[in-house]
Amino acid sequence: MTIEAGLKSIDGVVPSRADIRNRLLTKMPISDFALLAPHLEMVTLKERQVVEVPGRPITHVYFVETGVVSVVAVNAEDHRIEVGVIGKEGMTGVPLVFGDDRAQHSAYMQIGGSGRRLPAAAFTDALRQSATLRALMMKSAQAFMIQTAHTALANGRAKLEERLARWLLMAHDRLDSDAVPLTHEFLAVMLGVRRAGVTVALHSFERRGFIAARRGQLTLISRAGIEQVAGSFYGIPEAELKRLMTDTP
Amino acid sequence: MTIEAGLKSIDGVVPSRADIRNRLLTKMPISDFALLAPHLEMVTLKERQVVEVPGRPITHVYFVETGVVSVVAVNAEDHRIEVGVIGKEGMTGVPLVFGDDRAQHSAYMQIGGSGRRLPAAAFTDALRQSATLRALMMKSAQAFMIQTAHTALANGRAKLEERLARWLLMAHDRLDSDAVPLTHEFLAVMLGVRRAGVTVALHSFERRGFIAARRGQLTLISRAGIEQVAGSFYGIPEAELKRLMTDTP
DNA sequence: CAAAACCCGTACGTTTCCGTACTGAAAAAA
DNA sequence: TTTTTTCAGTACGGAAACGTACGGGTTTTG
Repeated sequence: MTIEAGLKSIDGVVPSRADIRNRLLTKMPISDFALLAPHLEMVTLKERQVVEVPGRPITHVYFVETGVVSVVAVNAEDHRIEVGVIGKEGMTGVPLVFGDDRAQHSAYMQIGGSGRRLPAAAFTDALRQSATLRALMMKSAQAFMIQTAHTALANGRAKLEERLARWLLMAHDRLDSDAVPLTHEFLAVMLGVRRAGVTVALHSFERRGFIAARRGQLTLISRAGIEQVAGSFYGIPEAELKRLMTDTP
Repeated sequence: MTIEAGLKSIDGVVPSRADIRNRLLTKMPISDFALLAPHLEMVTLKERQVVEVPGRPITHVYFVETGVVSVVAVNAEDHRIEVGVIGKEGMTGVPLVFGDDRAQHSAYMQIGGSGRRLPAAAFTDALRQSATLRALMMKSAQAFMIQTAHTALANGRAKLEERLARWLLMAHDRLDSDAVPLTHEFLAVMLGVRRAGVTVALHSFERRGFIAARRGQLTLISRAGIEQVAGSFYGIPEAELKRLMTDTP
């Protein structure tokens, strides 16, 4: 590990800050970035790539730059549902921020992309050393918590169309294009509904001119339309993320 | 404030540790307890008493001793659903642990009781001073987060009966008796379902001999029966709470 | 003690979504 | 290219839960 760290410290391997696109890495004080940088590793994140397994130790923290991670809660009878998504605004490995070393949920790339990762140990070391880093990571964790709470709200109160619209907006926020490369099947798994139900809902969106669909991909045409469908089930976590990442020290 | 703190420091007002029933207060190192004790105030928590209002600054942290707090997420269109409950195992004011001063959700006493509270400022002061206190509070926060995630799972995948059973078990865990003093109406609000739906489900439980019901109150007769109804939707947050509060420093 | 408010039992038509399954078309593998 | 696999479209009966509402009993209020 010290050897690796040494290697990564060679010029050109330690990432320059200008290349970074993850919002947490760009937002943190330079001193904190310097703490992490020697251990950061650029990684390609292929779709379906698993980053966390429930109950198992977290090996790496992933700072997503492109693509979307799905965090999925699973229970003993294998019921599962997505409790949050992570993109360039966030990171995986939230339990590490709380001093835990195990993953609670299943986490995997729902939409492929890339990011920077560092070993869990290096991350917790850095946390121990920097109060400002801790503060930022806790804000990020809180933002994720808010997202989870509103997922619970949507799951309990919103209709399929509203939930689907909400998901599309959250994905869109985290992508650089209007194209969402996903099958109905995977959308259905995340929302915990039938695949056929997603198909029908997407047709409705398409008929209304909100999206265009082709096999394995759908494209947002009218974000405003989708927002109208999602109604108040979308927005609060996003506004809170902004607030948490903007104000104060 | 300094005057109040002074008054509370008079012998007999600073709570003796033996009287404390909140699990966090009893579990923390004596040094941390000493940090909080001068500011702790014994309070009666009447049912429906509001402890947090979404968007508003958190005034006090409540360490619940008896009774149950409902934490309810609300959106712009006033859709609402419970995202977690807090009893003697926990505390309110989680955002303070993360360095935020505002309440995300609505929080109020669902079942009346009592607890200890201290002003938010005193709490954050103590947090700043003690790393062990921070560690404990973060574990508590994480436990709550896990609960919220599994609420999202239950909301999306479980049937009304399963969700109701889950709720009763969570309430039972936090009460000292088998009696749950609640109307169908309030159970319905928390689960985000019809009052009539709760009535029918409770009848089913009663017919099977799992509970006894009277106006405004129901009594658990067969916890095992209720557990069987809840299935795997109950248990993980409880096991994780135990794990988080048991192991390590 | 009467009036009002609250709580629960029950009902009915309706909406939403499920489980299941078959099909053809498109893409990937052989 | 041919075969296999994956994906989307569609359908149907049924379960679950909804919105609404009425009535009767209990508790609280005036």
